[in-house]
Amino acid sequence: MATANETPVEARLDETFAALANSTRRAILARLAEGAASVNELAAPFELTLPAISKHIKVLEHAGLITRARRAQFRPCAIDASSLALVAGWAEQYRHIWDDRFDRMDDYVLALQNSKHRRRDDQ
Amino acid sequence: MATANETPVEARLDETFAALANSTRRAILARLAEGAASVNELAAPFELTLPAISKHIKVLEHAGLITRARRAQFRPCAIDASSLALVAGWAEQYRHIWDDRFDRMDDYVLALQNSKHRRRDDQ
DNA sequence: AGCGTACTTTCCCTATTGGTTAATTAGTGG
DNA sequence: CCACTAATTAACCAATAGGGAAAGTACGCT
Repeated sequence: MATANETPVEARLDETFAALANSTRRAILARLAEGAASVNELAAPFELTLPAISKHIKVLEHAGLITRARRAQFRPCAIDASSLALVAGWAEQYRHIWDDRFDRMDDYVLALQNSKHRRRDDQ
Repeated sequence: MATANETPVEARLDETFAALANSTRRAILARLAEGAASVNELAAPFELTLPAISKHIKVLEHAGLITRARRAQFRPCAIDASSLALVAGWAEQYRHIWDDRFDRMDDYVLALQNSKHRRRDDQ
């Protein structure tokens, strides 16, 4: 929920983090990272109804994470990384906190990518 | 809302992003990046009541963003960067999208030079 | 004009979130 | 035991989020 009296940047972070706090929406983003897609294409992998996907897309769009075009009766979506860059930049603020204890963040990128056997030797 | 049938990593990202989608909680994190603090210390800058802050702290703790100790009647909070590293790592997955202008050129040049460019997404 | 495809909007429902006040637990020190 | 401080829990409320079903809109085609 957008807390009262926020700066524009804080409000944007609210929206962006909220949009990312849902695995369906993150999966849609991951799909769009491969290239633009129509709503039906985006909906295909999910068991949700089309209106549900449509709403997720609206949330992503409003958070600035995707952009939309009109081509015939299609409304193709494309990823817009500027809000993702905002998130990455926000998290980078705290890098020194985990850099003190952990080697490289690349380990976490790898842990994310093959999350099936996550090995975290520290902690 | 935690979508059904999520992997543990997805569920953790849900919780972490949701916890970060609130400027009060991000401000608490920023304060804790300066050092550990009690609940009352954390509550001081806000106009919210103590129970409200207490709930925010519980959300942060459950998301793994902070840890808590017991010292006398105080329950000091400390930042825990591992979930922040998870967020940073997640966002880094998409770095090539906002770096694309340069990355595409890099990849193209590298591909020309030794026909074996770095594989960044071979999942 | 009429039909089909591709969405979106509206209405409805339930669950969660963020906030409050009031009551309660926990620990410290007379 | 009593009082004080620190913090949580309980009960409640309004607003939001996520989902479905059904109806509506937009566009291309014949």
